[in-house]
Amino acid sequence: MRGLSICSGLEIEDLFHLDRIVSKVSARAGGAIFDEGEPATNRFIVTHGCVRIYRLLGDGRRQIFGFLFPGDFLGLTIGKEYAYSAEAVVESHLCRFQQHELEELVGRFPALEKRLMGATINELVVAQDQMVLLGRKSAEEKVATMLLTLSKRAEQRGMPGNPVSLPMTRSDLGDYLGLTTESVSRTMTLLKTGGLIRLEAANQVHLIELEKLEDMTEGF
Amino acid sequence: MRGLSICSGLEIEDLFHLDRIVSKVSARAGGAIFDEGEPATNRFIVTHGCVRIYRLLGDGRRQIFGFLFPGDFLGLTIGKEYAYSAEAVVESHLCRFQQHELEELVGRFPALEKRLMGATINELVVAQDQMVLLGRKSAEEKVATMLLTLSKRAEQRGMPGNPVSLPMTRSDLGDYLGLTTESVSRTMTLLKTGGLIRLEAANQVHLIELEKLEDMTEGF
DNA sequence: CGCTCAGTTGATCATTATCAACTTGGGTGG
DNA sequence: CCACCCAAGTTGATAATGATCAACTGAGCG
Repeated sequence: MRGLSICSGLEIEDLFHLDRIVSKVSARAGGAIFDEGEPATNRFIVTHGCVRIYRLLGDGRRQIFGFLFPGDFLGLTIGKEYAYSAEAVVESHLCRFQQHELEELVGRFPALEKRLMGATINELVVAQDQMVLLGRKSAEEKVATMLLTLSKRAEQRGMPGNPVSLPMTRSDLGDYLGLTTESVSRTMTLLKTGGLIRLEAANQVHLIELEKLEDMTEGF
Repeated sequence: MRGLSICSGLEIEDLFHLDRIVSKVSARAGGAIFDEGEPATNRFIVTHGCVRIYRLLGDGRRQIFGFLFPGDFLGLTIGKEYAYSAEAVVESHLCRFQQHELEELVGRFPALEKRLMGATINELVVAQDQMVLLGRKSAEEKVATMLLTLSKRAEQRGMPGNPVSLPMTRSDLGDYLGLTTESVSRTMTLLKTGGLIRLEAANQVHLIELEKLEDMTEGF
């Protein structure tokens, strides 16, 4: 879903059809977009802001699967229900499709199907990257990887990649990286002390030693 | 890719076409099927045995993304190269397609495209489950979850789900669960001592207290 | 002005990793 | 066919990483 503009590459007429089908929705910071288990009647594309997708365990432990930014697709599911919850990190805007309307559109424009398939496989690769991070990386490597990932994705959508902006809280980052809030904070301080990054503000990170950070993410 | 027989639901004539395209390959225990970074010219379906897919970090740390069993699809990729490596856990047999032949077939039988899409989304959901496990579960919860997952998947393909058979080593399981070999072993002993499981042999696990094990996986 | 929430830092604890020794079982060669 | 050998598994002792509990700081907002 990430790093992909689902609509790009479609013909004008396709977009025309899209336009008839789409409605716009917005969510304020912290607002729910949909919840795990809810009937999955809609699909979304983020147009502005930042969205976190996550699942909760029975006792409240949370794993965030990723953060979505403008251009990212949201809501594909295999069954009748969403397999995860989605919330706005900051005030966000999204395009919304009815699931059946999207299906119909896909029937009419096979190119869309290929595009959705590519997006999904891409999601899978991203998920695998995250499994490596969660299962085998140290706190320092996790944070370095996250910073570089967010930086690259910002650049991909034409935003500045350095400094990296972190609209989400430390607690969000912890639940994304398999760490606690405190560990994220400490690790940031560690990287700062080591001269690898500079913290303009808590959510504005300058990447100073890019090469060292990159080495860190590869496990050398 | 898991839990899915890509061919089921196809018409006889489709299968006929499949038959002309497919070749059979086998790999002995420990043998490579393909490596990360290699040109992704083939797609596979496991027909017999067990396959592990994984990625390595620069210093040799390994994260196993999953184990594939008969019926599971293998080798979908977004770019020109495999994004992970695949090895046989035990002597295994696979059907092999040329990537372009599969593409051609998909062009001819659109039902296949939907099926592949469903399989890929399913893979994504499985990957998300694994992220929850890796990021937020304790060693005991990880092992319990793994046992139940393997049990259910065995049943899905008509094999006995209890006792669970574990063709892979403790080290494989460790790299799958984000633990060390020793921790996997210790945790098994713990579950055994607690009366939740019984170890017939190291790779044959009887699930005794199913309900307690299931509670464990949900985070209560 | 002060309240609240996010973030940071400190002290201590717990879980899991690491290092090491020992056991077991399956396969092979004498 | 048996004995040995090696890989896999288990168990023990200790260490380290990150979690937990707690206090404090600072920025944004009513």
